[in-house]
Amino acid sequence: MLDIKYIREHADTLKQAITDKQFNPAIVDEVLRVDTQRRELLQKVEDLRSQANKHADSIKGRKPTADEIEIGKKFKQVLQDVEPQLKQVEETYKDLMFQVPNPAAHDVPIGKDEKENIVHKMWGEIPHYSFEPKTHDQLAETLDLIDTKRAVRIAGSRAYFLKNDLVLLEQAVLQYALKMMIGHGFTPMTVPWMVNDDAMWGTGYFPWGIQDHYQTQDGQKLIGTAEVSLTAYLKDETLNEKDLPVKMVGISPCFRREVGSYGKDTKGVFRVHQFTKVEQVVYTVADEDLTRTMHDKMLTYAEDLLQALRIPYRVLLMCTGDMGAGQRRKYDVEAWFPGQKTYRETHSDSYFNDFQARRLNIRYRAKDGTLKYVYTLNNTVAASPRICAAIIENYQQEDGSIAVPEILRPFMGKDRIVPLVK
RNA sequence: GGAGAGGUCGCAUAGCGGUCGAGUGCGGUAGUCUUGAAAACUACUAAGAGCGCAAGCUCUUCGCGAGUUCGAAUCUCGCCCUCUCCGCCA
Repeated sequence: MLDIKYIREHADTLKQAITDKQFNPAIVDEVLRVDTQRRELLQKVEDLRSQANKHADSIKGRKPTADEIEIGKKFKQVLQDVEPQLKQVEETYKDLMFQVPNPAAHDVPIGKDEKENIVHKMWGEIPHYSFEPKTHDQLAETLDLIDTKRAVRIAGSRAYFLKNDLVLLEQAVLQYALKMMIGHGFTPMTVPWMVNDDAMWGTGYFPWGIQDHYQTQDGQKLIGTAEVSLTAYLKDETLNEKDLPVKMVGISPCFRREVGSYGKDTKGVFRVHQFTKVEQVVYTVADEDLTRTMHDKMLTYAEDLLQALRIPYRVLLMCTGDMGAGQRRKYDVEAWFPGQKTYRETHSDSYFNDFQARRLNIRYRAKDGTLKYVYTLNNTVAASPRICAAIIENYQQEDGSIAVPEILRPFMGKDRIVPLVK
């Protein structure tokens, strides 16, 4: 959510920014129209209430006369007519305010879609193989690491079982990621996997992403990322400036309907409805320079993981057309998948300024005594099984086995995944 | 799921139809005193919104919503949440 004052004063720039993000800028005029309407009505109602209050106060401590009761009833009647109007306008207003996207930061490239993202950084050498590298699903098939055929039969599309050493590998990589972030001063958290609508609207997943979320018969939504629970963690609270930054690392299952991706990535476990993710979420003070420093810092944590795994990757700076409604700026990290011979997204690092904090009402008392909204950020550390797919493809050997990345060996207790001997 | 109790200002409490946006204690901030600190004392100590250049004025908020009343933190109803006991259960 944006500050209404900002919208009033920067309507034209905002409309352009929304257009750049490939959202409909008409929302701005709609908001302003309803805002005017709302203020007119509010003025009217407040004036009436003021008069009614004064009248009631003048009766205080004695029996009202029949006339006075009549006058009081008149006020009530008029208010009963106007107040519902105001209430309705205010609801519409709030509804519209929640639909206004956040403009991208000044240095985000303007572009229509993913084709116009910019390569921000490359790391690692793309390895040459003396054999034709396989995809993770082919490797998993031979080594009996993944069973999607049976999973789909019992759980529908994009379901999977992980098996054998891949289960250990997944645990190892999640464990490593979690410990790494704890080492950086992040508070480890497990989180609610089902949340109420407020958390979804508050983080900005709603209204835009309603279709991509599952819900229970009680109306709770299944989180698509721990970002939701963690960002909403201090909803309606006021912190002190000295408490910032708040750094949290969550681990949770993530659920996504993947409605817009029918037929995409159907092989293996690259794109699934249910996965596990270690996620970093940070609140900082309300200073865009500081939040950007943190944004870059959080990117390095994601890079650290891939570097520790020795997986080549590139970092993209996303263009305006490929960002979420609330994001100010976003990096995607894409790991190299030798079997697919391409880079694929494994991490996504964004900052929001106060867009989420306004929706969630998370503020802090600044040193100068004023109240400000915190700025929020989040980034992936490790999302599995996708990261496992990257490991499998990068560590495949000519004989069909998979080497275990050195840093994961202590967690797995072995250095190679080989075919099971029957 | 059944029975009971309760949700008030950062925390703890008072409040039982107008004098309550709300008392008291703790906490916090500033000051007096002190070499400094502690103690004591004094003052201040919510947020959101609208109008206004400003000073300021006004409105809203005592879990949420509806109702009764000239007037609701206080009465009524519904919902949500918390606690205790019972049942069920990893």
